[in-house]
Amino acid sequence: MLDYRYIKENLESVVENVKRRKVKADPLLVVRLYDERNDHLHRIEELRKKRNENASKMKVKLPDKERKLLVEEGKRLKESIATEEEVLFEIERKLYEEALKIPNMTHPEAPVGEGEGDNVEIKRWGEIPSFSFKPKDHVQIGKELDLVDFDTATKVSGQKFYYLKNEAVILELALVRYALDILSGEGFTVTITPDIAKDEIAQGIGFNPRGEESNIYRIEGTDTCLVGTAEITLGGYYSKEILDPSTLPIKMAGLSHCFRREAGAAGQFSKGLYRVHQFTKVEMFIYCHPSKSDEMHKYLLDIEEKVFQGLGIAYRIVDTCTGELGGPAYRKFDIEAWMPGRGENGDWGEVTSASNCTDYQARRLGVRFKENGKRRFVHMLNGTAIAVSRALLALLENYQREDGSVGIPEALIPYTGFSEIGHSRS
RNA sequence: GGAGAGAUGACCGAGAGGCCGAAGGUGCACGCUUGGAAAGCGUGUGUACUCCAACAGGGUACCGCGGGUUCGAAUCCCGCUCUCUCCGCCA
Repeated sequence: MLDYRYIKENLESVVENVKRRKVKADPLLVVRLYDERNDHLHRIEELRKKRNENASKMKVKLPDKERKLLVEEGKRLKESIATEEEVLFEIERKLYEEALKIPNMTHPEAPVGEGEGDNVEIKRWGEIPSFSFKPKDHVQIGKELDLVDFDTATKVSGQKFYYLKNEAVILELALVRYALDILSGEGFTVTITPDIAKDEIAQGIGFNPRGEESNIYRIEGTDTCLVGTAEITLGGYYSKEILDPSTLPIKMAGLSHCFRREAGAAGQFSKGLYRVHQFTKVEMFIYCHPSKSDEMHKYLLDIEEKVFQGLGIAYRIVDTCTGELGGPAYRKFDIEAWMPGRGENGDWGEVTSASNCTDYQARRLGVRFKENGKRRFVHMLNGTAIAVSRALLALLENYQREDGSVGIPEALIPYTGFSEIGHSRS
């Protein structure tokens, strides 16, 4: 969330930003509630001051009559404090609720725009493969090679679930190892995180577990939810802590399952493994000094490129436009890999995303560091190292061969132990 | 899951309704002392919000968290969380 005072002092640019990001939020209302809250708070503080003064007069022995008067006065003060406090709590609740709706500010270089079409492609890498035959999509490949079983998963778990089978299982593990090794090499602390997190942490990261259109599965009878990404558990790692600035940047990687409700998401462009309720992902997370977050953002993107270059899959990088940015992001770069089976003749499909969330998450989660005696919020960034289901999809579609087999990129063979997936399986 | 013990400032540790934002110690900072260091001595040392021109001064809140009792709560009552020990159960 943004700082209340920041909103008040920069109202014009906050309003403009909300408009650009196509978010339903009302900064004016927030400022009004903030002022109202402060007025009430002052009034209450005055009353408390009187109460404290009144009480200290009774520290000494007093004649009964005098004491009785003071007690009466104290009772009166107590009552007015209680009524004022009730009003205050209601205002604060509303203020918080409204403030949560206000998105992060936006990087001055982020493209301004409404929708996907306004995202700006800033780089392309690799050759889009050309096939001497009509390439299949991964659903068909997965079925023919007995690698992915959607039908049984639908019976057992519901729509948009899948069983990985045979080489696809090894491939998932290989992709995970491949990514983790790269990250270890980059000095990241690798972790396997819990797949469940408290609602308050998820909310601090910017997910709303309770909203009607929430993408998050909540766990009945608890204040917890299934994580939609390890960003939640990695971002929560240092919540409410004051970090030693000499430890920054802190670079962490987390392997977790990701659970998403994806209500209403359907259709040609989200079929198969592209949009599922559960997948495995290695996520990168960085806590850094505010002056370093732009640099760290580029760094995350570099690693993501390295991962996909190693896999030999053509991709492009997209600078996400204002209308498409999620609430916490100050700026976001996506990598879209070429997916030959997507749409009629192949298409780009998002495989990673790297966001600089500046202090937006840190403020709610209370992640700070001390500098010159002052406490400041760190900047927090996250990026996908490998989202297995989509990487797997891209791999199957890009490395398919005319005879129906699928090749394995050089970089993965040490992890898979096989160099192709064919029809014959012993 | 059951039983018991506990949760106080950077840390250790007093506290038992008003004199407690909190003794004492350690640590840390500054100063004195010293040829230099150690020791010793002195002073200072939480956070958030807020008033104010103010890094001067004031106010409010904070003794795990949330409620309650009271004119007044770190201190009493209730609920919760966490930690430790023992038992149970397991991968």
